[in-house]
Amino acid sequence: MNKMFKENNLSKNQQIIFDLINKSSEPLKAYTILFNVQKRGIKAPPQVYRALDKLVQTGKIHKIESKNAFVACRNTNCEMSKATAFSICESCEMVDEISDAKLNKYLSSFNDKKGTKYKRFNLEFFGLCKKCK
Amino acid sequence: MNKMFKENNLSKNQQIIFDLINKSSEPLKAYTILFNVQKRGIKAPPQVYRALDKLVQTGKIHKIESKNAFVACRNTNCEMSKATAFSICESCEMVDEISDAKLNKYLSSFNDKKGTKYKRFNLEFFGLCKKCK
DNA sequence: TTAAAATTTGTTATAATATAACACTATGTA
DNA sequence: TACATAGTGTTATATTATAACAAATTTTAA
Repeated sequence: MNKMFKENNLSKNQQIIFDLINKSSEPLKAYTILFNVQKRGIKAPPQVYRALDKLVQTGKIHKIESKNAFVACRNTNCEMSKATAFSICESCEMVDEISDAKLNKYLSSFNDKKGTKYKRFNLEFFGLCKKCK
Repeated sequence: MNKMFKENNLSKNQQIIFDLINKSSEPLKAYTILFNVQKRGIKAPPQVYRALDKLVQTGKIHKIESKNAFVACRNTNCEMSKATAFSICESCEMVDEISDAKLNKYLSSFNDKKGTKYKRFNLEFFGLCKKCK
């Protein structure tokens, strides 16, 4: 394929898996993904995990650590996931990515008492979403 | 045992496992814990996970979600883990609990754009600790 | 104090999540 | 071209976590 017209840099498996996550309204787990892409030729866990790793690295998706599940990035096309924040409903399991410039700025410039600056953070808020409240 | 003189409310297995985590300088994983307490009679994973669950619920320990590992709470004896923040070294894997009143207040009162308030959060910062820098 | 309720324990089996290792193919770059 | 880098396919296995059930212990409160 001519490089000039390449619209993105995802490989075949990465694209299949990204599409699935991107059209999902909820976080997807690795083995749910595997089950759903088997018809497209992806047969084994390492294929899924490798694509997930790459997509996380490049900021296309994020891992919700408390759920071992993955969501598509809804922010400005982050090139890297250096600053992530999520709203997680404890009842229906819904997850929303929070993009709040002030919060982001506050945390990105946070120094702990030892003066350490960090290069990355992940924040997960838990509560009840509107529907469940 | 006379209730009046009970110093805490941990059961036998909970105490064994808390002691191990509490004296550790690094986060411990469930199966590392299991291995280390087998000499004390705890033989199977469910015994470990049940104690861990209870200790997390009561705020005696915290789970580092990005590492599937557990650390003792170093804050004011939190009764519940509603607001947790950690500093994680990406090189040596060291984890420190951050207790910063301002940060805590800022996040505890955070409202997202939909006006949702949360009842709990967990924040993990990643970088290099002093030693590794 | 005693019976019911709630919690904790012990146990076996198994589910769910994730990676190692190796051979091979495709793509990008000099 | 030919070399390096990234991606694929595959089998096997490691790691993390829970289900389910029976029994013992502790707490509660009548």
